[in-house]
Amino acid sequence: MRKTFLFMDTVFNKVDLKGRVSLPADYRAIVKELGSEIVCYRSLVSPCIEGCPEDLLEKLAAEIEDSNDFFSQTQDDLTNLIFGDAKRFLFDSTGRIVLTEKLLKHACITDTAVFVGKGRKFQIWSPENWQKEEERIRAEVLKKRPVLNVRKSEGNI
Amino acid sequence: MRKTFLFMDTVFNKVDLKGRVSLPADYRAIVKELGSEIVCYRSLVSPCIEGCPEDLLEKLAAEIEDSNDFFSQTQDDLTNLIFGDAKRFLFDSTGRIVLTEKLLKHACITDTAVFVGKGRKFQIWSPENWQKEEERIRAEVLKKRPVLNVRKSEGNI
DNA sequence: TAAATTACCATGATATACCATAAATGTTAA
DNA sequence: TTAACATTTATGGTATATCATGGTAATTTA
Repeated sequence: MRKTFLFMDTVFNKVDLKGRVSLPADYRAIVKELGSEIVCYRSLVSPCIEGCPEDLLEKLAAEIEDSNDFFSQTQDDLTNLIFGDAKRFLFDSTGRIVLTEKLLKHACITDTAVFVGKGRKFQIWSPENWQKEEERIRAEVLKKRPVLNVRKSEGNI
Repeated sequence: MRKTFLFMDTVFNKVDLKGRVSLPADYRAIVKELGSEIVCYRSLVSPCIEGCPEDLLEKLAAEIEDSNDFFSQTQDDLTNLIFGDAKRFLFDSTGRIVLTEKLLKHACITDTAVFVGKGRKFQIWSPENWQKEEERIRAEVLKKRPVLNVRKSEGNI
């Protein structure tokens, strides 16, 4: 039994005509060990799909509930967007899910999906968009590197 | 049971055609005692591979999650870059991992890998690049000796 | 009943686990 | 201190299991 449950790495998988695609084996292992299910929704800010175990959305809901932002219009709008869009995806015995037309279109995915680990979540991109995005991020992060201190006492990663 | 878990020393190991390489025995002992796994990723600033126990990334994910910044752009970029590049490496019964083509290429490693301890993390270099890097570091440190401050140099990526 | 969705089977490619040997290191006894 | 032995470590080779993916059957839904 593993101690940590982090989505990592970048994996290219085929998408067939029905929108069927293999979830990377590592991702499946995590979801299974968590005893959870995959939830996917359109990213609010990027042309990609976001996915995470259902647990995480549960946590998000709880946090918003507990925060003093309970009546914040912004939070309200955001949760509406996410929970209104999110959908559970069960994978079959061979480890595949079937992505919906809506999601595929939002991410401009046709025949190849790029799974990108983000720790607690992951994203699904088209190869073209992911390439652009990766370049943008690398440039951006290098520019900001000196202030990437997550927490001063722990040092950087 | 040891109290501290620090990667140290410099070790030269063979890399075979499949990218297979022995993790130094000392490193394996640490990972085992932590009950963790090795995670490797391309250094952001040097032509080398960086590695650390998965725990360290877990800590980062937890901090990001607790920061109540679910929708922050910077957090988003940072997690994409780190977790998108990082990958778990399990070692087999003889203590070897299989490095990916992407990592080997980034570090210009062909048939020999140099493991360099860095405390909580370690790096993997090609012999040629490591030689240059070591010379550079020695020169740099000598130059700055009068104002050397250990705390500042802790834990960069 | 037709269309669409979901579950199951087959296969080649790839990655992983295992075995054997060689080298290095450490230990013990003379 | 040295020599003989035992243990750990590194590395080459190979069998095995896993994974991604195309195809088809079963099931649901309209």
